[in-house]
Amino acid sequence: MAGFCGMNGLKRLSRASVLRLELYLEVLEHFGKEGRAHITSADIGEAVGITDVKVRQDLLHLGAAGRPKVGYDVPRLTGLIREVFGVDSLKPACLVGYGNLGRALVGSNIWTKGGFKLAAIFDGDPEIVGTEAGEMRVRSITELFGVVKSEGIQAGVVVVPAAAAQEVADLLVAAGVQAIWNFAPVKIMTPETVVVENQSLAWGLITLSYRLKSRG
Amino acid sequence: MAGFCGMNGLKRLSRASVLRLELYLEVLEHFGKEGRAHITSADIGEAVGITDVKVRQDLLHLGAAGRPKVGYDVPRLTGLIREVFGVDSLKPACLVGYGNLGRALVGSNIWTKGGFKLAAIFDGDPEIVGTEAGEMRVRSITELFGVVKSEGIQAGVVVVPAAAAQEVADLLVAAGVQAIWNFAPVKIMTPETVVVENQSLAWGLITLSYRLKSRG
DNA sequence: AACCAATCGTGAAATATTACACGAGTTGGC
DNA sequence: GCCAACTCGTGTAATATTTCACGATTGGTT
Repeated sequence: MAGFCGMNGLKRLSRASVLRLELYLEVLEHFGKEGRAHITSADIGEAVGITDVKVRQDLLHLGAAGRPKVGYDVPRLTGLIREVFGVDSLKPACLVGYGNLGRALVGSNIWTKGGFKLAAIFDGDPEIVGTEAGEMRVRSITELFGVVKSEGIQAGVVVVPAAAAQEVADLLVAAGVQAIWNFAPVKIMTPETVVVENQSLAWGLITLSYRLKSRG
Repeated sequence: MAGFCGMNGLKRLSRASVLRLELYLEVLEHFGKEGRAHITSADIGEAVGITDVKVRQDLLHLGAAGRPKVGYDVPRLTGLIREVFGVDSLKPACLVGYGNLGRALVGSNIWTKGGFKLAAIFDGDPEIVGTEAGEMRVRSITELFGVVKSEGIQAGVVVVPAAAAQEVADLLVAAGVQAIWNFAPVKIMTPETVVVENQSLAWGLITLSYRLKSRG
């Protein structure tokens, strides 16, 4: 009764659920690397600081099935969560703005973790255009429209100064991008169909300050 | 009944509340820069995508008072939220690991936003030690213990490879740090009294992938 | 001065989330 | 083969969050 795993008719997950699932995924990948074949809900719960019941409920909503006395199959569960997040297929993405943060992102392993493949890097500064960036070359922002269209790039990461963010976003949208990860500290306007995820590095630090002030 | 504003005995805010308050703060600072003296709950709500009622309730818990027909006083409310987060006083912090991400953080404006003052930068690589970093010099990690102690540094930002994270955290804790912002993708062990905030750049990207997959 | 429109403050209802309790199924040992 | 221990699945209760509805207060206008 608990659901045919194949069907994709999952309920929409709450934001809190998504956040927890991301933590679970990290724990699972860690245990997976260590070669553990099974993991219990209590193990996961302890690792992320919540109760085993909540873990089981979260996993149940996903249609995951654990075996009593054994726990959940690590590779299977990992795969399931990755599928829910859609990070099992690597969608082409591009990054705009090759400053320090851009460099950090390019050199990190977030792309495969997040279900994307970095396909192009753009910058507006002529001194930076042409630079080697990992295994690719930084292209001029004037090429953006054409490259995004021809390569079928689905997502754009905006790592430019606030003043340029809206312009870059417009360009990305015009070229057909479906999702934008915005690091600029401004609200960018886009059509409803485009998914925008804003990111501010300051949030983590503010949270830290708050928790430090009220110890707990 | 609803509380003497002066007293600081605020209820503990939920994680969701804190996240929302951080958004409000950003909106307020934006409006403040534009010179707006007042702002309504509906304005804030629209900017962050929630209802005006929820905004008012959040602000009420903080003890903020708005005036009917006018709204909330922008500088006053900004100050109040900053006070709640404890970002009004700048606490000394240090950063460990001067790679690309470290450089991005050093060059950003998150420090004052987050209520800290970057007081020292450390790295273990002899080639990096001594480098100019903004207005300071990158110090050797061997100096960490002494500098943290003598400068009374309260928080440490860990931007080193996973393998070195625990060691760095231990060093920071031993030197008396009260809070750690950890970018390394490992769970670090610390005494209960130390606040640890984990940050993974991948989370935003995974969330984007999820939202892209299930459009909404 | 009196009215109107806008906006806040807040109690109550609806909804969602989380914690608890316990039955059911599975493994491993004797 | 049977028993005991462990862990999942899930109905129920408790709690928290969000929405709704409405009265109260203020500022402008005639």
